Amino acid sequence: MGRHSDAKQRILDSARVLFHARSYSAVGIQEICDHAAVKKGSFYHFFPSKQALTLELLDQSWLGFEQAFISSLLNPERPALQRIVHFFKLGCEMQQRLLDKTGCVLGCPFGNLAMELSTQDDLLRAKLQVFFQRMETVLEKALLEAIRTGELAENTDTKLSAKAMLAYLEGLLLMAKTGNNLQDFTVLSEMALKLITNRCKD
Amino acid sequence: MGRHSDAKQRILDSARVLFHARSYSAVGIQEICDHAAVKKGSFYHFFPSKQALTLELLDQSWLGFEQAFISSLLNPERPALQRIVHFFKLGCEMQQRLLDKTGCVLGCPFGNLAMELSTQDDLLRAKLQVFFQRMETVLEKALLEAIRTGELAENTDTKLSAKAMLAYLEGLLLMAKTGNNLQDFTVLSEMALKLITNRCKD
DNA sequence: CTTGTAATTTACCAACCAGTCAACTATTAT
DNA sequence: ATAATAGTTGACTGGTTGGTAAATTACAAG
Repeated sequence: MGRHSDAKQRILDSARVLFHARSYSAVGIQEICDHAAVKKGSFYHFFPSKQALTLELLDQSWLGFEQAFISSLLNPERPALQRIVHFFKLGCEMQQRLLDKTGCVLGCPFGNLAMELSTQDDLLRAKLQVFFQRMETVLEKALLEAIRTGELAENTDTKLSAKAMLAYLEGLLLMAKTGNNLQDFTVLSEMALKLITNRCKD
Repeated sequence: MGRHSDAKQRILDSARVLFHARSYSAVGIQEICDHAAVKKGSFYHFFPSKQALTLELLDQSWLGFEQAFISSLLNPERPALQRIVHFFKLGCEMQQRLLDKTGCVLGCPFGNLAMELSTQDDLLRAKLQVFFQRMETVLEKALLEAIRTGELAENTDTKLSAKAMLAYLEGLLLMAKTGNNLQDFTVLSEMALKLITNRCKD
């Protein structure tokens, strides 16, 4: 019943792009609506608040991220460790595409929001933390498979190594964003595997 | 001539604390003034804009950071590599202190602003980039001394290793902030030295 | 003690903020 | 055809944003 429309999706898409390019607080609902060619009244027809929009936005973004990045990280055609390097490379290419389009290194859409909002909105913080945990789990899966194939020692601390590599990736993205420059990103990202650690005393 | 006052410093201190606890855009000038017990008119007597305040704030913060952290990183009493580990530990202790005081892991005051503002204010971005470069230089100095003392191989790529370790530190701080939790920080930070790399083919 | 100067105070601005509401329109299922 | 539903619209709220202007106060040097 009633009419149907893609306005809600347009709002979500606009918010994703604008939040990524600038920040959560720097982008107002009016601007999102303008970008989506939607009146503010419609926004509040679909979302009760900016926070609610962002929660939904994040779920969608994660799905897109899963499709674009995680699939390749679990793709069994490549050796597991090489897949992790490839995953970093995919991230670099994505940043390059955004740099070409916008003139700015935009960094990680999750990391950006996590940094900005963690101390200000506990719901959004918790959601972003879950995404990072999922990401760690996926990285750990690759490490576990690397153990199975003999690429890695049995006593590799997969959880810790995954955590370290994710933190390193987020840090690299922050540095690239701050320098508005991707030059070192590739070579630095190839060093991520160095963070793989063994249990107990290394 | 004229009267003297510490209002300017109070404004700087308040802004530093509030920006660190929340974010640049989330903290208004009115709130800074209230926190500093100063009227807004006075604010604009001392600073032409929020950006100008922040530029000055950052210079002061860097001096404080230098005094609290960098000195120990160049202190020749300890072996150079151990100093880097100690530097990470100092950072962790500082985060713990702020967590006790505020209930939140606040992360790096420079990294937070860099993440939020890099795509929005090129002046502030450039300033923060310079701080990161200085930080890399200091880390590199420690690495160079480690080479001199034989702790590290001659062909260590000190620049690249310093970059990697700084990115890793910033990433760790982001993850701790997102989890509002410092539990893994210590053990993860001890892995920073793993990022030390040799030139050419590693 | 006066004069120049720096600091303070108050009132103010237009623009924007997130969010509300009721009226209206288009569509779809019956 | 009609009634229920879903989407659209524009006007509106109270509060806040960064920033301005002018008058006033306090002080320090001559």
